[in-house]
Amino acid sequence: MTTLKDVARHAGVSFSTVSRAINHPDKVQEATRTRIEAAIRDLGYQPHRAARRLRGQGAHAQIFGLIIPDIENPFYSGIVRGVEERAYAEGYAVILSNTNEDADRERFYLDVLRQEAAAGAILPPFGDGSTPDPDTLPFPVVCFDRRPQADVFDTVVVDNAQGAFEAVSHLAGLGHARIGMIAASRDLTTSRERTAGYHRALAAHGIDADPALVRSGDPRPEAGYQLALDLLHHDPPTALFVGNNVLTMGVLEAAHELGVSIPGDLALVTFDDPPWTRLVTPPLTAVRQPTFEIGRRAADLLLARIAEPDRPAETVTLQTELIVRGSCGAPVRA
Amino acid sequence: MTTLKDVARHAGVSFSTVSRAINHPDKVQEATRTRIEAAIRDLGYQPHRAARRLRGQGAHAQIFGLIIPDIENPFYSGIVRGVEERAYAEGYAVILSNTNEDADRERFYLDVLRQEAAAGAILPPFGDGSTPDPDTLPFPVVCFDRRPQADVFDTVVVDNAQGAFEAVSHLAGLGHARIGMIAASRDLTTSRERTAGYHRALAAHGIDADPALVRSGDPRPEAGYQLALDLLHHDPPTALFVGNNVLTMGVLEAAHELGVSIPGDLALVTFDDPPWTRLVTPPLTAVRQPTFEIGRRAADLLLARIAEPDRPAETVTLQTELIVRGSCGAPVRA
DNA sequence: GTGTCAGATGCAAACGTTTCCGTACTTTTG
DNA sequence: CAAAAGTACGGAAACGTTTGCATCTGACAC
Repeated sequence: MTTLKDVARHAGVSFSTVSRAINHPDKVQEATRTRIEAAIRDLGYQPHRAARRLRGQGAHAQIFGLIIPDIENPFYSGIVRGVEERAYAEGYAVILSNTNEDADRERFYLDVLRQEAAAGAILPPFGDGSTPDPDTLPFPVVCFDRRPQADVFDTVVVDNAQGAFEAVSHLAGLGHARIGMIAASRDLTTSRERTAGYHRALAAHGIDADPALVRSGDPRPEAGYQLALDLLHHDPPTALFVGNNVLTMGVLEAAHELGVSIPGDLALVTFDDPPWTRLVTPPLTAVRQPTFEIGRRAADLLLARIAEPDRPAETVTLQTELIVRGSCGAPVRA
Repeated sequence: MTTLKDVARHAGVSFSTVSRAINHPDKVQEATRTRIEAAIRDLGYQPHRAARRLRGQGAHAQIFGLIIPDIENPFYSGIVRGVEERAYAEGYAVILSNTNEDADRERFYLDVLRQEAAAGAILPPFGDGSTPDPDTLPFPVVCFDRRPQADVFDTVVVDNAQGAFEAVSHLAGLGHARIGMIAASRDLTTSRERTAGYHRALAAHGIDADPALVRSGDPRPEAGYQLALDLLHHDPPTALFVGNNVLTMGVLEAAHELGVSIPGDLALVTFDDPPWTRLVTPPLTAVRQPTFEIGRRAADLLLARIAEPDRPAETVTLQTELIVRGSCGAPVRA
């Protein structure tokens, strides 16, 4: 390990001058500084972060914590990339945590982040909008995807209700009157908002909501499969809005198994637009969330708060985009 | 911040005794220890990692670095989960880096890992098998996916040649004689091995290799699309082996666009088995890599090396699995 | 020529740990 | 019962940094 002292000896100054040359370049003479800089290069000196952090009370590591439920869900992996991209541009590294929605794991990772003196964390609140207590956290936190209960957090969300509204309106506009929905668990804020958008769209088109056409369950493919089997088995809807990409995987399997043809027997629109929606037959009409942008903006908010800790909490709401492909049965423009 | 001293005061002992109680529990009397443990709980004390690291020369952070080219590629996200799972079980956190194969980014992340005193890193060598110089790295490195040039690294790979051999043999066994291949760039060790397996299988079935049926390019969907257009346009093969899931996305698009029916006009087998292979029509016959297991084993190797730095370098070779679905035109057992 | 002041640099304390060393006390042994 | 050996604990140094303060140098004004 080469330390400040080595550099100092090599440059013929005291080690505090070297420290100053690094941290307050204007406080040290031009000539001395260049000499020191040369020495630093020669010796390949790199400051010891642990020591630096130990001394400077408030000093934090150039690290963001990013806590996500499932790295294999394309929605989240897009976000990871957005966060990572922005963080890298500012010299930050990202500690990634995969929690499977497990509170213990989240606690573990928050502890690690605290101990490593991370600069901040980016995480989705739990399903019901609950979050770690902001007072016990030694760093700022930015929420995304789900809306936190407390309004003290910077937050990035998409306009779920509007996205769902557009999707279902599109189906209604194609003449469907029996439009079903398969939603994720009702206690996820996102799911609630999407369901609300669904109902609002039905109402806007003068369609009476039929509770028998709405199913909800855990966001796992198996749940989507079961719910779809159940829904399609008896007196099925003619159109279906599915609340996220994971459920859709199961729904497609169920439709295939039941010999339900899409869009002939069932028009389909899904929330989320993972890469494979274009590959299936027919390609899926989807409500695209700007995943990369969500991640990027979350990192932006975190950087802004680090720079200015007392700024008021900000909520960024991004818009979704309805991408019409074949599965809804609409004519697709060429 | 509650420090050792706070705990010491609270428990009525000196702070060195508290330190001992934590690090060498056997060196301190039962009674004292329980008193100290109570104090630790009461005050919610957590050791300051930076300070700890500063003192103990060789002490490293409970952190793994995981460097991957593309988090959105399901192959890699499976690996992330495997590494993360194992790391968590041992109390390690994971710093994730998305490099897009960019050497600068890799350097940046390796610097961060060094500065944060990471316990080790897990990374794929560059395409040609080159790696960071092991002598300059202050921690152990485990390679995966691609085979490193130097044989000093612990490594986890799959038997690419065998996987490709089985895939192509399967096609040959179905009676195909004109079997094409779309491979990733020739300078990736994985691509070379898969291509070798392809040729070995042709030879084993007495089929003359036709260079016109083999194309290679960057592992991006667009490349797969272009290569497939090119290959299928004139005098196409009757069967096709695609070297990875990213290329396959483009190939499917090209086939669709050209009106080539699968498996009728073209039998298809792909390397990699991302979640969507079951969703497309027909579902894809695929050479499954055990991604989660690759990650888990890589973490295993790293843990083993941390525990025993001088053990000889080990290479773990995992087997692939040919999963027969509809796209190869074989009868699928029910 | 002396006194004042600013700028450049060195010295030393402090950050929270771990660990070596010494001391006081307890137990064993002859 | 005294000496030796062992045990439990406290004191202090050290890890590599940052930073407040002291010191030194030289320039400038009187």
